[in-house]
Amino acid sequence: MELLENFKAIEVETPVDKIVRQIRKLIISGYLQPGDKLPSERKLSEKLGVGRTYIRDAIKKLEFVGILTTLPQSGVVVNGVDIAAMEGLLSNVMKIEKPDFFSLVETRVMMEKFSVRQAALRRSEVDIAAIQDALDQYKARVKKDLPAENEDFMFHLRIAEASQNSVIKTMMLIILPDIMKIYIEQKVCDEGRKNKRIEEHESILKAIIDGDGDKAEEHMLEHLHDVIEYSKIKL
Amino acid sequence: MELLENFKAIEVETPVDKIVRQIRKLIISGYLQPGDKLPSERKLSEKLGVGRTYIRDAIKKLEFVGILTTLPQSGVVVNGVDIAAMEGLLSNVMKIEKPDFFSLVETRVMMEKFSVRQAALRRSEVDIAAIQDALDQYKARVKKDLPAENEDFMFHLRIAEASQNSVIKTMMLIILPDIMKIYIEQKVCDEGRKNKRIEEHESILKAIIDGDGDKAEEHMLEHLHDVIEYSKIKL
DNA sequence: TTTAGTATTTTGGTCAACCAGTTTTTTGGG
DNA sequence: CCCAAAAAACTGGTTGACCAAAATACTAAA
Repeated sequence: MELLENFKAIEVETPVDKIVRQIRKLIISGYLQPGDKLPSERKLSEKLGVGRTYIRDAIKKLEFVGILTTLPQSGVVVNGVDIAAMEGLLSNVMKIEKPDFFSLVETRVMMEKFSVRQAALRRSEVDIAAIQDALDQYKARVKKDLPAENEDFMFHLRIAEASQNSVIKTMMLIILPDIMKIYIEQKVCDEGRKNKRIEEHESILKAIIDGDGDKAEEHMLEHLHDVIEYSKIKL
Repeated sequence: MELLENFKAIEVETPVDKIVRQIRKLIISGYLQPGDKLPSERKLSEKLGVGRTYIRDAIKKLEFVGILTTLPQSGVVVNGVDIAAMEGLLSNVMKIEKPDFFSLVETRVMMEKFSVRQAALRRSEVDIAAIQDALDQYKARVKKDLPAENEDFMFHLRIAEASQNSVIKTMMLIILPDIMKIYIEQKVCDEGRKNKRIEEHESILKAIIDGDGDKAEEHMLEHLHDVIEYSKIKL
């Protein structure tokens, strides 16, 4: 054992990270709502007593993970947690080798199976209400014949939340937008099956409420059946 | 349907993204090896005919995903794909809510089960050789009583590669370092069980070579047993 | 009073110069 | 010839000034 082994790496929080933390705090606390504009870079730099470069770097970091979006010559806005916000995060992380659609779907199925089973076993009343709410919004959009990808997305995300596994939730958040994007581009979803999809969502929710993990997984697989088949064709 | 609906968003590749792509190309092509130093920011900016700011931004992006590391006043080096390179990526992405260890392990078990089963069914001869190689390096380190976390990490990563699912591989790449970090800090791995771990690794590899998905999954669960138990205690 | 046009201010984007460490080269004493 | 110390060159870090586009305030005509 060398002497050097006794020294631990000193945690240095860079100025940028401090700023990142402050901005996040403002968002989490609700002081900054989705859609709000951040104060200008100059104002922030003056207020926080640091150079504008640090502010810009902090914004870039938050933009990279999808929390902020900068509009040139206009301002920086706070994103909501929806498809647009997270789109491409996986692509960013996976720049080296672009994900193929089959891998994407295969991974999704694995996660959804796990996620819905745990949700059935662990869900709280609040979770159920949140899923129900997402389902209602989805149904409302479909009835009006409006695009409902975002609402569909939220339904599955709420289930992941109900699984009480924060990592699974984050991974779903990363992977789902990339899949949805392909759905929309290639029109995988058959227009005529909208009502069938609603029924499937309802079956899944019912199984979760009943606490029936097996049933929940079964219904989820049924729900994902079309996508699985489609990904096999593309392969 | 409004008129505006007919217009698609125009894909604009920013100067920064172009530079990112070029640097990645140099790394993928093998011209830049792990450990190599990048040309200086000034040289790059001159060569590519863009301002140094763009170069710096591109480097920051690649640094964020763990491909590069900048040494202040010295240079920028290319990272290898190992723990140090990827450490904290998940933490970066998940800044909003820090992952708890239990979720981390639970997710890992789900992915490893899937990964090892697919590896057993889909592995090529090259994959087997790569896994065998990783195992040999692991054994060599253990025999010399050196820390072998990195080699352990590579063994599991090679299995994920053999599953032929690029998304799973990336997710393992994201999640494993965060788990390993906790292992090392808290000394989860019992020193005395090193030989047992080698045997387990060997069993897993054998099942993969035999193409026996059930056996492979079984051995993997056995291998992860200690960690699962530990994460329950911490809970 | 409304509104179209204009001037001003504010915004993020970009650049070039300078700073403080690191690395390499040069140098001079042994 | 060797090698330590000084000097030069080079590195990423930081700053402030300037740019063009966007947002705002203002003005004058209808």
